[in-house]
Amino acid sequence: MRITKQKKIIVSVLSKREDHPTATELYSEVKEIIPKISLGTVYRNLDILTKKGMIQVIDVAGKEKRYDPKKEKHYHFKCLSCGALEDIPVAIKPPEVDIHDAWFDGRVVEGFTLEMIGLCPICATKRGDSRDA
Amino acid sequence: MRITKQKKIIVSVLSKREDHPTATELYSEVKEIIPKISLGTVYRNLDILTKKGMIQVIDVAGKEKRYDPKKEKHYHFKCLSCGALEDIPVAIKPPEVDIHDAWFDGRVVEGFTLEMIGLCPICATKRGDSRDA
DNA sequence: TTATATGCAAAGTGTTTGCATAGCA
DNA sequence: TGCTATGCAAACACTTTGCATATAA
Repeated sequence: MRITKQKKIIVSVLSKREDHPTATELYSEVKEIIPKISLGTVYRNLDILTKKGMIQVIDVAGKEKRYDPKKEKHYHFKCLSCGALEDIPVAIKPPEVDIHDAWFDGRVVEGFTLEMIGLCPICATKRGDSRDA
Repeated sequence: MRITKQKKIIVSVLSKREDHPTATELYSEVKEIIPKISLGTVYRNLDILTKKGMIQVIDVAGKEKRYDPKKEKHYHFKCLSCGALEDIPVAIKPPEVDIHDAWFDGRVVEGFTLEMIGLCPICATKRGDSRDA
């Protein structure tokens, strides 16, 4: 992997954010620094950086992917109303399942994908009646 | 909601399946019964039926949506190699989290999305070396 | 009868890719 | 120097939508 100006700026922009931007959001911001950068390059680099373990993708069901500068595993809270995705800073005890149950024979269990859903503070105060899911 | 021939056939075809077909797969099968049906109608009806709670959508991250004739909540096992999605017939103890933690103040917690991931029996016997994620 | 649902095709959205050129190592 | 990465635009996969017509109630 070549360390290009594009990669450096993408990582730097992503790392400075507290939230989890989409490729397009990142693109807009990076474009202010490298005006000629293309969306394709952003996607390509995001993909490479993810595979190298330098960032994480959050594959939000039914929505655009979002990117996370953190390398450590952690869970997210997704707002059903506005789609915001936040890191959960509280400990979660993972689900328990008896993988020795006969049904699992022949299967390789790698783990779980887990996401907490609800309403973020902003949408919750709007009484949650604007929720679209 | 009008009970049209299209809706009846879609539900009937979906209910007869053991797996979780995509809209396109359902479309091909329904087309054998109603040759002139359009993909748009299939998508529209799948959406309506889901909102009515008559079927469920499984919003697979990064992949096409899949549909499930079951109405009850249950979890799925997703194969990282071939993408197959199966119902897990084994009890899973949901994750535990202290929603009284200060971080949750102002948020409305509705629950979790949870998916078990790994390799299905077929891909596991291929030694898992074809896995693409 | 009449408003909702359909078929068709076009448009949308998010993401990937082919290719000639630019630029890192 | 040589090969990977870039910019650009076209292609993609999946899903949604506008519109005139058909049809359930």
